[in-house]
Amino acid sequence: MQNSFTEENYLKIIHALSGRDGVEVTTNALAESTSTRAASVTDMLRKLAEKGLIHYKKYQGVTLTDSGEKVAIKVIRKHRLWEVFLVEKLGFGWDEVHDIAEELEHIPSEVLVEKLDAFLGHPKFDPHGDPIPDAKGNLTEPDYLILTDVHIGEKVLMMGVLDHAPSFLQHLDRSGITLGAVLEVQEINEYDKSASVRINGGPTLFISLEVSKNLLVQRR
Amino acid sequence: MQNSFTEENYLKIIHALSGRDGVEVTTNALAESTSTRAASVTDMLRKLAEKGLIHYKKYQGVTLTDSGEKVAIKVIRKHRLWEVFLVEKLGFGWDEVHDIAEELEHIPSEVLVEKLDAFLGHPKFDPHGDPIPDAKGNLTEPDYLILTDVHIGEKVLMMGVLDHAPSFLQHLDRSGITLGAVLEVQEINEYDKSASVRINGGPTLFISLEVSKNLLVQRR
DNA sequence: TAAAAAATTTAGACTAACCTAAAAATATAT
DNA sequence: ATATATTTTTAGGTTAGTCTAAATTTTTTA
Repeated sequence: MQNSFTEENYLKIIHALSGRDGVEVTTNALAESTSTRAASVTDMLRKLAEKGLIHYKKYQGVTLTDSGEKVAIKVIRKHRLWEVFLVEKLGFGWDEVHDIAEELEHIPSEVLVEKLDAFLGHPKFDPHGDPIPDAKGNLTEPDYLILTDVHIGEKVLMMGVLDHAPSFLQHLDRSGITLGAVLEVQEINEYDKSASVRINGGPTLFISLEVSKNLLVQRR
Repeated sequence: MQNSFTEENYLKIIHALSGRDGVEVTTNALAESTSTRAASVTDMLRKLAEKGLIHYKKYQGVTLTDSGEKVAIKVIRKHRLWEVFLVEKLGFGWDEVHDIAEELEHIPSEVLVEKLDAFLGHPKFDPHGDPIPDAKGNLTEPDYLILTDVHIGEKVLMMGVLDHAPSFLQHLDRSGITLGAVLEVQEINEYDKSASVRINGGPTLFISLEVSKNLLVQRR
């Protein structure tokens, strides 16, 4: 049986909200994320539970079943592959691709996804540094640090972002912070936790805590 | 205002069925093409007429308004560009792309279409030889001949197909008849109008009337 | 040209996905 | 631990796009 556009979105969002530890997702959180009302979420949860895609006990929140997880990961795979296509092949900025990929991710053809994957050279990460699940549905989250966890004097590699908002990504563009950039934390302001960070051995930038909290990095 | 997936499909089909002379399309023809019942078509026609996308008088069939034509041509442009992408970039066969393009054609981003067009090198024809409307919405149907109109002894270029069914396209593949092939009509059987056709100066093939009627060709 | 046939529309109903308002269950705080 | 607040579900309703059956209009045919 085929899942609808809307069902796929719910599964994808439940996956995102339940995190790697598979914690229960609340009705209100889903209402927020889907921009619908809690009552509508309840309706959909009943339906997804009937289809065996989620574990759902009234008032107790939901988690994905194995079969729901499979569907969610397929959607995520498609989303991230299309984002690579849009950035690498069509020349979109990383701040422009989310909404379009949100549509493309629901195009239902297995062979399309696999041919796209091959065309793109089997990329492992999307333009925001998020890992792309493989064709078998394996998704391994690399354990990056958040820039706030980096000590003064350390040099780290910029590997991804937590916030995907265009405004945030554009801010990074203006700062010259791209994936793969080398960030050297030079100073951390005790008062507001803002940091001085040297980018690629070049200019030094002041980075607010708000920004630091959304940068995923890796020790070299 | 945004047109729905379904509305776009109706407009595209009305465009196709009303031909280049803009003849009225009947309710039953639309029911057939959309795989719905006539009553459902009537409902949709009322809606499209209210939106100013079609000219509709009860019992009199429909034609597209200028604004409906614009929408239809945009959808056709997207459909054909995506088909080029699927064949040229992803390596699909021309018999495999129709259904996938049917989904992709409804992805709603102007800039996506224009970037895709540029990426593909502004192609003028899709993998079946159908002309691709330009960004301004100009669609010029080249006036090809049908192979049945070609006289014995003439050499023509294979330029397109009328039937897009996978089974027909696969039959052409097996016969070595591809876009751009040179077809030389050697004989026409009086009885059943089947023809002997030499392909690219090589092997000679027997082609049934059913096939001839669906081959678009051009004198050299 | 009137009767029969075919095409089209109307009437009334269904499903998916949403809504609001009210009821019920759970969580929080005094 | 009970009252209050919050969260979630239920009840009943809406819209888009579909359906069947019946009514109406147009076309065909005798």
